[in-house]
Amino acid sequence: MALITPKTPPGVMELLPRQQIAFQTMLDTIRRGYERFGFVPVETPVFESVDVLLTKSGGETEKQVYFVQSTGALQQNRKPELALRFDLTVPLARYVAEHERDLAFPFRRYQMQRVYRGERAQKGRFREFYQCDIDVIGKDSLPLHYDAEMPAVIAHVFNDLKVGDFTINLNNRKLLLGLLTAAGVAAPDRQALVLRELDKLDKVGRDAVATSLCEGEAGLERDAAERLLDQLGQAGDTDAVLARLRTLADRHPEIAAGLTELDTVVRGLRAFGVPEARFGLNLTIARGLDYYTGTVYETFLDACPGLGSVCSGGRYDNLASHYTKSRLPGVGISIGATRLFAQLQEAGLMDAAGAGTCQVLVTQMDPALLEAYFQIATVLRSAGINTEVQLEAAKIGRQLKYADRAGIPVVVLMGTDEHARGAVTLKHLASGIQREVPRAEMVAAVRAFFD
RNA sequence: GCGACGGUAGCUCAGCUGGUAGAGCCCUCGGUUGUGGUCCGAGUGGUCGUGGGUUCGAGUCCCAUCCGUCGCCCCA
Repeated sequence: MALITPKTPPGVMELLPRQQIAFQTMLDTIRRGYERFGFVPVETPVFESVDVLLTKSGGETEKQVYFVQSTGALQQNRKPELALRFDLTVPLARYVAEHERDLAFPFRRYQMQRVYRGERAQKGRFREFYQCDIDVIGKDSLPLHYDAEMPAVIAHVFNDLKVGDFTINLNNRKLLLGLLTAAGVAAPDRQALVLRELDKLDKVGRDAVATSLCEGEAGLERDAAERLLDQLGQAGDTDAVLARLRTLADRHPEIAAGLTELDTVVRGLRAFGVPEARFGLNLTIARGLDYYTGTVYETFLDACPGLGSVCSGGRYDNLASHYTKSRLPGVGISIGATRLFAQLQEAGLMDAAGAGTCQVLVTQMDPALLEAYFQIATVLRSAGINTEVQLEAAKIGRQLKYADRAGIPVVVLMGTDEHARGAVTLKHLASGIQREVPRAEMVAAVRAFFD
């Protein structure tokens, strides 16, 4: 019989146990951070009805959706009724609309689950990946201070993750669209076009962007393009940028509105204690965030600038307008945990050789002593030490090899000699240190290895 | 959907101008009785992505096709 090549489909992240443990540790860190700020957990099903999922579908969205088809429906040639979620925001909207009467508002939820996108897998771009979202949903209104809280949470979490320096980029769509409109780019599709070009600033440079703005479909005049680049491309000290932008406030009401919002967010961020070096204004981030209506965020790792955003989000005026007549404004942010983890591993920022979950292996030297081994394991477990007993008789070399492979740092060895003396031999694999101790002192001796 | 590059052992790859396949790693076993990792020795493992063509002969050249990687597009 021909064997089928065992191979994961492209664009997924599947890990060996040690890496899985490291990944779970990362998720735990994120979860702890979210809970520290008082967010409550929610999970939603991996698929939703097509109706729910494709409400805001532009053509691109639909192309990236995996449809779920039961065999029966397939045979009857029916259209799929279900599809896999491509983010956690749409399910959240449905969730909030559905359970509106049972929730406390402002509703602060976190959600850490996998999402699915049918796009070509690339470096840092997965077809199945984890998103770790927080959102705050208000009823009728939601103060801007929540916009300032989001980056505060992110700064806290990324700090705990120990991923090195990072920068939370802030922008505001009102400001951005106001500037574009004032510059003569008023039509939404032209705005989108211009934003897409502006996003390439870092990659292709200012001149190339200016050229494509003039010669491409955007069709700007050269000096208009240059002016726009001057306005949007400025970087540096947050207050200085804000001050420069304020001189443009009277050109369009949206500019003034956006600036007021940004101002509030920046002040809030500082009050939350986010260091100045961890955030900055960046008027060119806007791509792919087109359903946001105010504040937008994108976070980059300083060590991996090419990676793209590892955490993005923003403010939306009315989250669930497709599902309820209630007005539910929100603000949220999402960490792309799979991308983040994969990148950290590649960059060697992750201690990949992390320990396993099991701390001690009780070996089986003499099958006649099996019950004594069980008792030893029970004593260790009662002391809170993760312990495995070797149940299969095997040469001792094999058992040690197993412990080494499985990442179990300490083994208990007890043959008839030790047993007769009421003792066990403990061995710490990494150091090779081995010592015999009375069974009464075993727990303390094991703990000593971990210190 | 477009473009570039690539498919040889489980993994990473070598194989020069065509003469019927190799290394390292991994894995298994051994190096005597109760010691892994290190070291030494041995072994398993490939119809060279697939289908055609050129040739006495193709991993090697040509065509097609599939798959993959990277980039573009797009990215909630």
